[in-house]
Amino acid sequence: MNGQFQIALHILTLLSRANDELLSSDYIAGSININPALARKEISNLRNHGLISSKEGKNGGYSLSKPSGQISLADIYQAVKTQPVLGSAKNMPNPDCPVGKQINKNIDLIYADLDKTLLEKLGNMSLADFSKQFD
Amino acid sequence: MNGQFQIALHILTLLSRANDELLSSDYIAGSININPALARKEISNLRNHGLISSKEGKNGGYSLSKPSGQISLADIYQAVKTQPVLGSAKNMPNPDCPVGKQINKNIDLIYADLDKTLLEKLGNMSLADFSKQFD
DNA sequence: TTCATCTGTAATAAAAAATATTACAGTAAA
DNA sequence: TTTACTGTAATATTTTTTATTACAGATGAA
Repeated sequence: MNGQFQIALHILTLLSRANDELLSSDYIAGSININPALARKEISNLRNHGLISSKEGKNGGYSLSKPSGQISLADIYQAVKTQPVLGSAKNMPNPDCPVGKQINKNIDLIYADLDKTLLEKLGNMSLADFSKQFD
Repeated sequence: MNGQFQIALHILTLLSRANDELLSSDYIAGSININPALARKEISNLRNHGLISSKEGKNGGYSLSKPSGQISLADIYQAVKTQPVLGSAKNMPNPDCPVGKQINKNIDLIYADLDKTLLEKLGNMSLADFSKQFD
């Protein structure tokens, strides 16, 4: 679980509390305390995953593309993740060793299992619930 | 979940299959395909956590310090991890923003919850079971 | 006793990954 | 036609991870 998830969750929390008002990348970046271009990059990804809508030009900005009750933390994580939650085996063990030969496969099985468990838990939490904590 | 866990699991799997024979850091590193000094460093940590015994000097090497059935994957992960499984919030958000002010705390709560779930699952798997897969 | 073979550990270097910065083209409102 | 935005690429910097080198200390055996 990397910093992207935290940034994504922060962005979406801000948007969920913005009541249809568009937020700019400058405002968002200011709340997270990161560079606006980096915020836009993350937003761009979330937009590609159908979570955020954007409007260009003057008075442009960002908004949620669906109600926060319909966005789960699993959706957010899925949008952000490139790998199973826990990574995947990436050593290149010795193929002449009975253990080395197949350990990556066995580790990946465990990781896939844990991944499933985690995503199930995240699936039970909505952005609306998370967002409510800030009232 | 980082590469350390994979290395630790690999080391312990080798030892659990060594039947009291001591394995050298050279042999272990050769199976994992990493530098022997790095293997020794990992082993040193596992030894500090009571999982491995070592013998110095000629014909020295490493062995498990208890039966593999008494070592869970959670024990291994605990020995290796420095943080909650999923990391922890590390941005420095704007404290003047109602969201920024408390988001780290709320993220950490979620991470702690997921952490607990993961460790419970890992606690149900023993090194012996993992090791058996290589027969 | 002294040589060979190990571990233990620190210091350093290199590689990889994450994050930040700069820059500027494109779009839309006023 | 100026101003205030987004979109995106290129680049730089920082941080983290991993690898390497080096050598002191321990132990067994010739």
